Amino acid sequence: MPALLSLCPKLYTMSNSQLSEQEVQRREAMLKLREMGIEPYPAALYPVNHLSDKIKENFEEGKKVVIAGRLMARRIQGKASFGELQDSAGRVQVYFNRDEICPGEDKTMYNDVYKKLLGIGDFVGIEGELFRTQVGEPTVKVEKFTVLSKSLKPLPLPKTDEDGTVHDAFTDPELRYRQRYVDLVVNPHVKDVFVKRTKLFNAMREYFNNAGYLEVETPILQPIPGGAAARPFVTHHNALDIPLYMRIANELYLKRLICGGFDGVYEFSKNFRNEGMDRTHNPEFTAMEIYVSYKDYNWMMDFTEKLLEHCATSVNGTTKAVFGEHEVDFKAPYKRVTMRQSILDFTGFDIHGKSEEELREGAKSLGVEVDETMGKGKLIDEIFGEKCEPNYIQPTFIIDYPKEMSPLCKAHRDNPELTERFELMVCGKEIANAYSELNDPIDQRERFEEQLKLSEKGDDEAMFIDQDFLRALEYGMPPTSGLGIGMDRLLMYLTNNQSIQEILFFPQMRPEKWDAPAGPELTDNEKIIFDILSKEGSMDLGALKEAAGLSNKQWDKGIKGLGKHGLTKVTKTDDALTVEVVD
RNA sequence: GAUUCUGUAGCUCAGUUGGUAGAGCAUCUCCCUUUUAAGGAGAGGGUCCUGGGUUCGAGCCCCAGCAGGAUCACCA
Repeated sequence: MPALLSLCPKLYTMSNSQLSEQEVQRREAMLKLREMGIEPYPAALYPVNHLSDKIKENFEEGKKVVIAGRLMARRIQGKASFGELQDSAGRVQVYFNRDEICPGEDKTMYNDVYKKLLGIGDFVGIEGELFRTQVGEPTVKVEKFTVLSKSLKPLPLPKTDEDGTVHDAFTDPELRYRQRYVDLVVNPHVKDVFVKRTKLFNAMREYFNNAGYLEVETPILQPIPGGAAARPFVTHHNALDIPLYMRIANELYLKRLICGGFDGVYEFSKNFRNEGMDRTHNPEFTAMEIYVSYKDYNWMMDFTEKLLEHCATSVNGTTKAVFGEHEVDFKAPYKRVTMRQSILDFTGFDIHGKSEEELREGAKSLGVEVDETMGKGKLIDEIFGEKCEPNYIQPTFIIDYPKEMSPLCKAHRDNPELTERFELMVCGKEIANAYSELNDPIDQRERFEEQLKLSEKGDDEAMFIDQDFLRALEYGMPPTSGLGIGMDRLLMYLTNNQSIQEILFFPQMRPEKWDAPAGPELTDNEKIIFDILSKEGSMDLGALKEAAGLSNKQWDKGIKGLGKHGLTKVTKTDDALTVEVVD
């Protein structure tokens, strides 16, 4: 154990596992700095006055700057050295010259502090002057540097060559998602996605606020999870001694606020659904829901296409977005196709006026899998999902859904079997869903009761009856149109990411195991061998193996393990191997 | 949930019929004053995911588990 560290054994176990050589070296460097009177984690404010991008954009020879960031590269050549400092805006080259930094006899700051005790990943502050190297690179000549935070773990070091090819990239998705902080440091493009995420939210918020609508907050812990068909997470409130559910949607609360007299309310809603996880589903995700009174779904379609055009432009500077092999254009207006027409277009089958049995036969003849529990609405939805949905690449409104699928939506003004509902399809997936909201309290109660029947038939996603919501409708809700947008999915389209995990800072993952072995814990095999050996103190290797009675594999693992723990030692004499206990 | 692939140094990855564990970068030591992915020389660094099994011998073969990716199914 290195001398300095032996004084501070705690430093060895600060993280989850045993320290690598590099981690030990960094800890030693940190302690050495402190010994020299340089605090590796100083408290004082550091007076940063420039960012790397502005230095390069508005370069002025001889200008004095104060910058700070992580040291991300070093090219040391004797008394001079070039480094790269990375701050929130990017990287800038810095030039360390021994005699600039240490004008006197004492060259410690360059020779020891900079060259030996600092490393890649450390935060340093730099005061210096701008100049261009012979190659023309804008560079900060360091006059004084300050250690701001010593990094104890080595960062992965991707490198970009002259052709722009990245070598040794930090690409393992598991590591990137679990250690997003590292991902953000070494993969600059990852940051861009999250900047766009915030731009998208800001653009949408701006659009709604300009229209005069109010951003609100509604409960996340709900006694009755409503507003969507999904399995909720359940928790328990101790003081009330009742179960509470994490919200699966905020629809019913926002509509209560419309009952209360707001013209328009919206909320960016973290929703929670206890369902499968994959590259497009995270247990918590963000939806935006907006409700506007005295409007219908036709108005909402106009509003939605203008909204998305505005958002796409704000995020990417253009209405066009590339997603995988597709180029999508969010420029309004979008095509509007009824569900009946869509199915007719892609299958030639007309669902109009068909009985449940006729629909089932129709579905079967189209090769769509169906079963006996499916009602009319479900059957139509299956046919649409299977045969039509994947075909809509450019933004397209699909309108007039069957009633059974939409328990919160107003019946169609021209056809009581349908509802005034649209979904917006992009790249074969739904990204928005909107209704002329059902405000007839009697009708709403009946729809809830139908859901209850579904639930009794075993549909674990059917909705509960929300009596308080019905009471609000009985007091009266004006005609209202509502819209929900899957923000994560929309962002995936706008940033060309195929995985939801790429656009969430911290996607849900199975927890890591952090069990740190406290000292040399022996396995069963090691114990058996060690017990026998410790009675003798020293034994012939063959005899010990015989006495232990273990299989070859177990013996091998056991004896090697003991050696590693430093408990035993094997010595070779002329014709024998002897094992002895180490004190 | 099903199928399939992967797990080796700090990072990215090789590893032959099953026979002493490898490379590049990073780290450490020495030399070098304007370099642009990598200057030169040398050194150190490993629970080959875990546990069993087969074998004289396993990173490699077999079984089980853990973790992750991809595809599919349900959902947004």
